[in-house]
Amino acid sequence: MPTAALKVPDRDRGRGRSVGYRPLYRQVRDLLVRRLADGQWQPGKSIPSEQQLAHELGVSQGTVRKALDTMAAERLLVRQQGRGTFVAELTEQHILFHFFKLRTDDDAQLFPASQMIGVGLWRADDAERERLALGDGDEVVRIRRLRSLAGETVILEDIALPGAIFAALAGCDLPNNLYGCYASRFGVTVVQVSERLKAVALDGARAALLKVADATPALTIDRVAWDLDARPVEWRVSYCLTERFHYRSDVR
Amino acid sequence: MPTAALKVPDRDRGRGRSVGYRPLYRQVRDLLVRRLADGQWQPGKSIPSEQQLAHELGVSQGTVRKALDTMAAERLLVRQQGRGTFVAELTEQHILFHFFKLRTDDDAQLFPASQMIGVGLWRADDAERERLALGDGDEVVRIRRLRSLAGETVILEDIALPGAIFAALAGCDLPNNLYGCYASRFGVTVVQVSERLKAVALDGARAALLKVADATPALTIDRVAWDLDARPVEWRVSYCLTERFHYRSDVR
DNA sequence: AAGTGGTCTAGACCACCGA
DNA sequence: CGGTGGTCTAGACCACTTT
Repeated sequence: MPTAALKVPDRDRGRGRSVGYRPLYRQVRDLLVRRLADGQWQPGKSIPSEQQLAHELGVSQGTVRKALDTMAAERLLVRQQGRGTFVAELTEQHILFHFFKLRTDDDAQLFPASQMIGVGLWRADDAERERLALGDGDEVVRIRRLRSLAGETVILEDIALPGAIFAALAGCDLPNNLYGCYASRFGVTVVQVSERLKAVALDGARAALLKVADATPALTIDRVAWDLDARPVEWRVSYCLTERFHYRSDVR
Repeated sequence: MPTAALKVPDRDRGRGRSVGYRPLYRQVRDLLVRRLADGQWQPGKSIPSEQQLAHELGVSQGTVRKALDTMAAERLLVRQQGRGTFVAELTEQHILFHFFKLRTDDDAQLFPASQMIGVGLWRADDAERERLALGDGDEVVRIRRLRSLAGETVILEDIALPGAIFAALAGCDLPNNLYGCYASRFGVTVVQVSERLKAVALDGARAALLKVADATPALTIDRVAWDLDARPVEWRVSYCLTERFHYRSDVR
């Protein structure tokens, strides 16, 4: 039997003090998130049952349940009645529904196709260092690609990744689903993104790549993505033509 | 003592059948949502304690707790340890944080000021009937206003409301916080909005109202809002200048 | 001190899945 | 059928707010 990481005298569990008080289920949750971040539990695989975890950690099943429920709410886990609890996967389907918000104007959600323009390893510029929390002289992998929806080329993407993690990407073919690739090849799970949207007039170079007139209006999506350890792992700026597509945002 | 709405033979509560099975806490939640929608519980006011509700409804406190927790997650209620449970309010603060997503480029969230251009009651056009689920010949209240952030006029808004509910709005002064007004004067609580964003070139008339050049790029936010009963209660299109502001979207 | 919501436990039973 | 997660209960104790 594994060591019982949480088997501590009852009254010490919550530290007994008001400041820094962390409920037991929270401690359990944090411990289990560690297992995800460390790769002890692989995406798509099932994790031990509530009973097993409760016994292993020396807490009640109800406490484990609450920890697992919060993780399911954070979409780190997927629970299936009768089957078990599974580590969430960043499949194309998942990405499509949660991170890719462009739809056709009749509300269809389509898989975007990608056409690579370039990829390489470079010294990070000021903006990249700021967005990715890098230091002086650090390198980034830069990716530029075009994406199309319903056969129409409507997105130009400039992506920057920390070289320290992703340098190996610079010299190889890249899949359409980058987040799935980050997870499977680098153990980096994107769990949160923050986007800033603006309307701009396309400059000549970008308009040419998208084969539209200079100064055509475009929607820019400036996105930073963070992983399980809250590290910024990707900075991406997308230039989108929204004549026949829109960015969907549902609140609540 | 009020009639015990849920005091039914134990085995009938879940209907006993697999199809249409609704957990007890779900039934409690739906019953309590009814009280909100009917105005029995007013925004900002406290509701009875878990113990009281459990006794009144003939279920355990744990079941009431789960119902209240889900409602808090839906942001219909606000729970405060030691104080009680309160009906959520659509205060300016609340709106600002949850429905108004424009920020300055240094990430400050500012209260927008509003300047009314016009308001009136009209027969709904095709687009309005479709967005607001109205019938032939139904009327709408149309509102047009300019809004400014940090002293700069950057938003032009066209709003349409079902006349059947909001006709009284047509002849009076309108507050800056419309959603709060819908709640306090019409008992309409907006709980969900869906937005479609596009980048467009402003037409001459709208550019003139915003005092910018013809064909200036603008971010359009096409929003439909629904109330507690899932009725569409507002259609709003905002034209935003995003030179010094952006639309913020955080996922997860 | 009294009352509220928050945590934790233990146990029973239900719905669902797969073998 | 056994095992999983999901619901429901009852009771104890904790943290927080108000009186």
